[in-house]
Amino acid sequence: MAKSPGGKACPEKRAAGRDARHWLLKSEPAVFSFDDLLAAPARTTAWEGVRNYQARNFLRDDMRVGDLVLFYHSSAAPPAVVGVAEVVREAYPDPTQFEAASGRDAPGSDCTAPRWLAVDVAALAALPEPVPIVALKARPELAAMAVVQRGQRLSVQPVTAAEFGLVLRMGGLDARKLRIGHKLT
DNA sequence: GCCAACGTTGGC
DNA sequence: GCCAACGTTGGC
Repeated sequence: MAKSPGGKACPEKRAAGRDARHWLLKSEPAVFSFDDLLAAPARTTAWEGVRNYQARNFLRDDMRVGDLVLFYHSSAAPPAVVGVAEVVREAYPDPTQFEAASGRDAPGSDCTAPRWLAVDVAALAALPEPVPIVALKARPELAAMAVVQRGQRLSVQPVTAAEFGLVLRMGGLDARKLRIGHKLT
């Protein structure tokens, strides 16, 4: 929140949709799991390879440092929310779009106008009890979550604070004990 | 701009 | 492995 010369707070671009400070990110554990994130240097990884415009727009327009992330394992047995992470770097050009070897290169993109973006996320804590999708679907309070919608494939999804808090409680984690900005050691 | 074909996602 | 749902592609 920037200050005007008079010291009054300016809304900036946060005015629109700025209560969406919680997210769900999907990852196939066979490709990159929450344990992989915990084992990564500084428990941090580049969230790259996103090749969907709606997901890209969320990364670019709405994700901010300090936003909280539910880490979801898709194509897993069972599919489940398994951990909590934090956004630690805002959108920047996804390097894999220029790397043929990445398998995610995007010929239509050039480095003067990158089409695809990445953010960095850091692990905060694993859920003591992973919350499987069947448990999410069983809670009426979570019926609006994108992840429980039939046919929803978006890999970057906004989540409300209430949904986020409930999923954490279901996973046995007290949201108040998350030390945001101070990665657990 | 329409829309059929195709590829991918992802739960089951 | 099945298949529904969705996004993208490309002919016209």
